[in-house]
Amino acid sequence: MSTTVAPDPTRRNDGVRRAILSAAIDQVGEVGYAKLTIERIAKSAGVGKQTIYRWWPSKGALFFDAFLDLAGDGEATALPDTGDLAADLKLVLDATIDELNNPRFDQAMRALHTEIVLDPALAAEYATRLDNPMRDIKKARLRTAQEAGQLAEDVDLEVAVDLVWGPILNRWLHRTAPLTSEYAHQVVDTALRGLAPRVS
Amino acid sequence: MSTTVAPDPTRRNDGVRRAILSAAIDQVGEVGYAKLTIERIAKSAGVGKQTIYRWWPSKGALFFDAFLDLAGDGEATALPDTGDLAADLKLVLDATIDELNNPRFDQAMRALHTEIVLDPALAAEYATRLDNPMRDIKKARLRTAQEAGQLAEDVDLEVAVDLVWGPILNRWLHRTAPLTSEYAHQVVDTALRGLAPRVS
Amino acid sequence: MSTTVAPDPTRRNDGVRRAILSAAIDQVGEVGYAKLTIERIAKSAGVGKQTIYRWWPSKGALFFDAFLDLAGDGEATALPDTGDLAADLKLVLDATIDELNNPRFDQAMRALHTEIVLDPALAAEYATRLDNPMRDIKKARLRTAQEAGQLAEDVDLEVAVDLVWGPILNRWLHRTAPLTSEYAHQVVDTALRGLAPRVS
Amino acid sequence: MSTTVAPDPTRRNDGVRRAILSAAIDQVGEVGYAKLTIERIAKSAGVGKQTIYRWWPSKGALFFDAFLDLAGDGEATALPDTGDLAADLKLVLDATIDELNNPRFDQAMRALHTEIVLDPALAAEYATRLDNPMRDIKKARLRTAQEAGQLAEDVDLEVAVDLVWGPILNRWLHRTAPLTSEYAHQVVDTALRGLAPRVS
DNA sequence: TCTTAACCGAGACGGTACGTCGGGTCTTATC
DNA sequence: GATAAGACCCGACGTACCGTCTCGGTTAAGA
Repeated sequence: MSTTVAPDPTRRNDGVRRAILSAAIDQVGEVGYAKLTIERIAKSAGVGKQTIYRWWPSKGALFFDAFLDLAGDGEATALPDTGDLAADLKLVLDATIDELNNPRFDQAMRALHTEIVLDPALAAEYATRLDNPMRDIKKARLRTAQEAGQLAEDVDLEVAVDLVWGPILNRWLHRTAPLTSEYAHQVVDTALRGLAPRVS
Repeated sequence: MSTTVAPDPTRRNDGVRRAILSAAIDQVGEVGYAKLTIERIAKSAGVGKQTIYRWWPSKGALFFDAFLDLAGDGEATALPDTGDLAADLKLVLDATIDELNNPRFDQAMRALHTEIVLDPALAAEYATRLDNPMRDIKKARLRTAQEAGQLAEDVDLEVAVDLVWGPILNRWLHRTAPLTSEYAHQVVDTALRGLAPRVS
Repeated sequence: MSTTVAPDPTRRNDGVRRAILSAAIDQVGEVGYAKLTIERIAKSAGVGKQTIYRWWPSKGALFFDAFLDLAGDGEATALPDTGDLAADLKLVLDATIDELNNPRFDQAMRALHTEIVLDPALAAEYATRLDNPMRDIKKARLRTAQEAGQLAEDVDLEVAVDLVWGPILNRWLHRTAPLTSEYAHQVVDTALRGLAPRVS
Repeated sequence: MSTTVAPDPTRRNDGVRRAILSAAIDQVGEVGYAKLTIERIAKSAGVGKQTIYRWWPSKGALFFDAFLDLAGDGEATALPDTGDLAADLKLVLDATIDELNNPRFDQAMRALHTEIVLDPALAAEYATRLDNPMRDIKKARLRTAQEAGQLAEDVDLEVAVDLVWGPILNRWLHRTAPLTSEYAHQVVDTALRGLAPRVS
């Protein structure tokens, strides 16, 4: 018999919720994820600690929500389609790179990845709510290209997506080298063309 | 000008050092990186906390050293070269996948990535001591292939490495899907051949 | 101007406060003042360390409060007055000696003296809250005696108090010799009569 | 079977011993007894910690020796004797008060008392080496006075000593009020004359 | 309209871990 | 073999946050 009852979502004060989420993002930008504490978020949001614990089970979960809020929870619906696959991919990657190079977004995104890498449950939710929808959109664009004969028929779209976006994400995560538009374009061209020489 | 003086490394007890490093790896495997504390490492290694703080500035730095110790700090010298690039790459990736699917190594590797993603200084050291040497080895193998006409002459080896290893690392980090040998082979084949259809 | 704000005393849990004070006295009796630590008091009281640090700035201040609590913070109001000064003083000193020979009280009292001897601020508070009230009570009894012609008119009561109680306290503090009723009676008789011979 | 052997006192380096003792007194004056540490004494004396632990079992014991060294270990042999007991006592007490009002000596003396009050073993040694010799000297002077008819024949000299010196020591320890020459003289006069009125 | 139940700010509380200080022991190199 | 230096294990320090818990106050149903 538990005395703790799930809070009634209908009574939730949405202004408070938004204040907490945005405070979380703000504070990550200011002190980084390692020094981000519930107490700091509460103080920055002008909120009692208990209000946070009432609605979120952990810092990771709260931050995850905050990130979804920031990222706009699946607002994009389709990738551009001009008929030129390479150009479209480069356009999309350039936009992604801009985002990743925005310090506020960069910090938040890194924090999210930290949580995801260590917590399989969060990783699953991340996949469901953000990654899979995005993958579907990407695959949709590739499928169109495939149908238009711009992609080999036997290419696995899952692998194709990884081939294009994987290198970008990795370079950003590991800071192997500056993440530039040139690099992205090279990745697209190389992926499309393949590493092996043309037979001629 | 700092008042804290670096301890004299010649007086360091190496048995103690090794006990700490291996305790760090052990405990990450047992409780995960989030619950890994200096106090726990100290107790598990049968060592005073101060002894840890004397030689490492942070949990991250200690764990980094522990990982280097585990990974053997650049012991590999070259990738296999049977003349068949695709087969050689698949062989190497299979070994990598085995390693990543080993729970002890998996946990340690994830912990390392967590630290690296958030700490640029550690990322730089990681690049210098582990990633760059490995990249050099990979590029060496690809260069041989290129000279043998198995790789297009105008392919940037840096990009080529990313194209092959990036997808593997990402799938592992994000647990997008199980990391299997089949997937790795697909990645190799697709990267070599390219996404675009052969002109014939 | 300090950034640390004093906690709100109205929110204080008095049960916790009493548990801490009595744990402090208990533990001094068990291990002595030198080995008395905040951590030990906290554990013995079933309390977090922070709760102690929230309300007391130091071990000395805490112990001082604990002693006040034990000593009853000025509960006595007057010395007995049977008209026979010597007898009354002997009665009072006998009671004091009993108290000082009670191990529990002895330990606590010694600890208090240790702090007072080294810390002028605590000494001042001790004077205000315990010593001065007691001196006033003692002086009141002596004044009555003086008015009744049992004390020389020109005797300074401050000095008179010191002459009677000083030797007792010193013998106890320094363990010069066992603190007995006989000694106390001798002190009273000698102080009243004086060292010099009667002129006859 | 113990591997630790008592050090050979004949090999002791006396310069080192004196450096340690004087460093102890110096540091008590600088930071007080509570913050006096073995490490601080060692550093201040330019000595290894082990050298201190080799010769003294505890901070208290070391400090005790240091104090003996400072106080001159029973150098005085007799109190002045001009034939006028009151005047002689006042002279001696004035000198004592000067000493107690000397900050360097005050700090050291307070530290010593702290140790003595809590540690019976040290109290016993203090009695044997410092207090009893001094008491003997005091009693010798009083005995002379007694033989000269300046002290009542039935006065216990032990009590007499306490009556004169007890109040002084207490006022100093507790800082009840400033320790002045006037006070000391009052004590002497009152002790000699007694509190009770002359019968006429 | 008036309870009344929940949210909310605030922050005390029992804990765990932090990073530091010093205790006392032991080892190494020097004299 | 005594010494200076300092690494080592250990225990306590005083602080920061954790997650839980009351405490008033306010706010929005429902009787």
